[in-house]
Amino acid sequence: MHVTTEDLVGALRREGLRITAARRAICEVLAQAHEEHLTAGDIQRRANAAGSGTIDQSTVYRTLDVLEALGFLHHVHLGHGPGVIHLTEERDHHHLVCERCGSSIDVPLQDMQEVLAAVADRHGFVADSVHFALSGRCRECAQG
Amino acid sequence: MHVTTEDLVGALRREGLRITAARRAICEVLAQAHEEHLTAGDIQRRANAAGSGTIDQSTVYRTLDVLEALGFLHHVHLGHGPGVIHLTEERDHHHLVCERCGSSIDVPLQDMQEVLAAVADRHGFVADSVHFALSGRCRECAQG
DNA sequence: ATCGTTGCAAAATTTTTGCAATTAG
DNA sequence: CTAATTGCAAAAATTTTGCAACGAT
Repeated sequence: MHVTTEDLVGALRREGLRITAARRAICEVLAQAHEEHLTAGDIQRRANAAGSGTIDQSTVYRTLDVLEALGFLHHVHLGHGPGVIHLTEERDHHHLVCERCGSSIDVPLQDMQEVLAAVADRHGFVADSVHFALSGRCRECAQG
Repeated sequence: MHVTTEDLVGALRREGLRITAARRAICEVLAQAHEEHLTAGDIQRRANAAGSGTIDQSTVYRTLDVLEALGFLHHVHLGHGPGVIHLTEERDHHHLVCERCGSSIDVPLQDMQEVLAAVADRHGFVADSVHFALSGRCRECAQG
């Protein structure tokens, strides 16, 4: 099941944080984003389009910071340009971004973990984060 | 053997590009950097410290662009903050950056390629780039 | 003598911060 | 009430761009 607005809002409440209209609107956008790769700007635009509000970018960033600290999301850099926000789902994933056509492939973290175990063995490094994408060539572009 | 100033300057010349004092100074800094992770700002500072010049940041970025296009270097994002420049060496490497202590481990690309072949098999994705680091926990921090 | 290149200044882009006013609890 | 939160405006941080002057070939 996906993370819902109430999951997020509830978590904020449980932390003793205040539930403001801005925070609720941002949580709603996030809950509805599912697999989308939203930037902070996207989130701001959607939150403001939904409500009547004039939620500021700084409020968006601050709210995202809180939710990231609580482990509900992380931001990923898929390439140049703004970072994108990702809800932490049960089946989290890594991103493979094609440096030629820009397409991005989601790889279940499990797959990567498996694959990266070899690195861990050699270097004791646990690649537990999805903060950065892996860049390279997708199937189509690799043939060109 | 390492890339030398003359390798870089020679390549520029061969491309019909002009060899200016700024470009030569930047090439010298790069050639001397070896394994260091220099930012554009570092490069500018060193180039200016070496010569008498007032090489502008824009000149640094433009020169780096040229050298990157020629395949002599690439820029890598190890985390937040400025990208770092890497000369393309024979034995290129990936970076594993610890998201806790910030240390970064160089992994021979060969090792990674081997490891990433599994991903390629599954997704047809060729991770031929070292543009982004892999983030996670280093041996010490993984134990904490 | 060209025209590629530079330095300067300014813009663009993304994210962060200080602060007074607002508001949830 | 009162401390957390917001919106605003400005700064910070990194990279890019327009343009007139300069200089490598």
